[in-house]
Amino acid sequence: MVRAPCCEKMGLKKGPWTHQEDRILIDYINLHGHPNWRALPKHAGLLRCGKSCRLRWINYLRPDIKRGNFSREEEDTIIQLHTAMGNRWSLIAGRIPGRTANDVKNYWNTHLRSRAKQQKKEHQDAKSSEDHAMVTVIKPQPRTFSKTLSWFKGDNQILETHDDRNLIRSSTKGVDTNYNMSAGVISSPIILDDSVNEFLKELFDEGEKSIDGEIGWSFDGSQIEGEALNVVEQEDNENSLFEFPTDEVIWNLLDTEQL
DNA sequence: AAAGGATTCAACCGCCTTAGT
DNA sequence: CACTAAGGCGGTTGAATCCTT
Repeated sequence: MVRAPCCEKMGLKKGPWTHQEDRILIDYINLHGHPNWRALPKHAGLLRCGKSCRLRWINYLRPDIKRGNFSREEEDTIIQLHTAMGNRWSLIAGRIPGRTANDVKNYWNTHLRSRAKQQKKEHQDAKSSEDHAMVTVIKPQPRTFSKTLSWFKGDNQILETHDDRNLIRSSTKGVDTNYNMSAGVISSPIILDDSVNEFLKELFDEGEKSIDGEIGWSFDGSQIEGEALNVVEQEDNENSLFEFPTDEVIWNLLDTEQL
């Protein structure tokens, strides 16, 4: 079944917003808030779809939006967070007051991507000149597990861990499950970059482990609490397979560290 | 001054998730 | 549990602007 379009496009305006439209949207939201984006344009008298109004408000009209160039601090924050999280722009933007996900994404694509790449290369060069001994690293690959495995069944089933370093916890579709990531069991050992850990530690307080959806991090130097497990879950009808997207996070960290 | 290539960023698109029924 | 509506997100586009020749 083909899903109906999110809004009726016929007769609705697209393209750049005029000052008058902005004014109407701002006034309406200041007066009524935005409990229902889809109904908003009709009530406000705008010939726009709800999504367009939402985007305009979130990315441009909100009073707390910061304009102007990104500071060096903001740049560094973006680069560090991107190293840890990948293209999770809304999460990254959430840690940078006044910046929107769209801003961060655009800024990354136009300014930071190349800089991050260059920094990474410099880091790698410095590292390789320090270390004469060759270290072979077997990169962790995504693993596929069947939900029919005994350890996956049931609520709040927690695996014994051989090594707390390698415990990853996530909540998947209401099932709070810990996945043992010990080297011999599921995946390669997680090696955390201390600088990344320290940096993230400052950005996420304890309470945030349970907010932002189920997204959270642990910084006791021994655990990653994975938001990522929910990201790439793949299911098929018969086998209910899924992959461990945590490997992506781990891989990013390993890659940064260039062991 | 003009042409055209490069860059920027607002806006759109389509997919995914969540909440409600 | 299935279905639908709505919100939210990341990827992409294209017009406007800037820069170089």
